[in-house]
Amino acid sequence: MNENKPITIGVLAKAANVGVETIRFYQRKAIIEQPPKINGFRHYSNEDIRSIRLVKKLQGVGFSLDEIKEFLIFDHCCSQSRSVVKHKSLTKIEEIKTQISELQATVKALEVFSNSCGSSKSAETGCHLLDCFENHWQCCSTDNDPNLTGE
Amino acid sequence: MNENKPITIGVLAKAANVGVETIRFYQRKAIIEQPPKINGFRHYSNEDIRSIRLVKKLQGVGFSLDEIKEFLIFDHCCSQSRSVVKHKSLTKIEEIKTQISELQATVKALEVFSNSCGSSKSAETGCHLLDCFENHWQCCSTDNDPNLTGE
DNA sequence: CTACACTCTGTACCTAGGTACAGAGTCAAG
DNA sequence: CTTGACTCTGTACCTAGGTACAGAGTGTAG
Repeated sequence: MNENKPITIGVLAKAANVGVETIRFYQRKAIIEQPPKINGFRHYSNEDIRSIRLVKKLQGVGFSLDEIKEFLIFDHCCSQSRSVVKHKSLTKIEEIKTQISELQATVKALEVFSNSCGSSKSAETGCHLLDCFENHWQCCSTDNDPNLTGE
Repeated sequence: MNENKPITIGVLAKAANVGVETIRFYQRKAIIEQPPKINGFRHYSNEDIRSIRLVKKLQGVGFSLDEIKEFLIFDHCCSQSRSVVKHKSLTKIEEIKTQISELQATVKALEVFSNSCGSSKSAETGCHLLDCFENHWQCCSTDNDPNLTGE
């Protein structure tokens, strides 16, 4: 199907919507495999396009390249390391769920903040991001900090 | 209350759980204000502790330091720029909501992946992250790509 | 009044994740 | 058979977000 139009690095880059330098960088970092070469030119497969897109997608949701590398490596030798990859997935799922809760709290805080900022009374009372976030995160307050009060 | 125990940079760093160099870095970047100095030593307030904690928290949910800076600046001059900050908040809320959906799809994909990886039949069929993500994201597939098929 | 912990400014260095050449080779169209 | 687009390897450079000194001053406990 692609015998007459080989997928060179430029074609791959365009298809996966990244720069050619990015692809070479991923190869240097062993995030994707070195493809076979014909006359010194790399020739890729459709699978490689999928891989690069997956890398970019995973990056977008907060995976580091090292994490992505691990998952992609396991993706190719799954039968040997079934329990390892399963464990990594479950750990990552928990991490992401925590992150989702934090993001939901952030949305709440920003909503309160933008509402109070838009209200007429906020002009005299002041509307502080700090206050909104403290109410939704209980993290920034110094009120109950033994290091700082009541010495 | 803190007259006898001034909040120097070291105390602030400990209270906010960051390094002193980080605080100086934030000051260089104008993410937090330069506090008043006594004999050349910076003296901080409890408000600064809250600020640093907020910075770290916002970083944790994906804000860049530049974004954080903008929000903190607006936090101090809210009455002048009420509509600007409201607009920024609403934009950020939409961004975060999108991110939450992506994260939820990621969780789904990882759940399917880890389940099929753990199942007995996956040993012969192979269980590919790529496939799981394609099903949950419709992003990595090349099946409908006019650049690559059909000729 | 000395020692040690702490702070100051300034500059250099570090990791992650790319991005940008330079200089040379390849390939396809005209 | 030349020209221009593309690729190769290798190295240098970039931004973000810190981290680590060096060399000098401060401040406090013994």
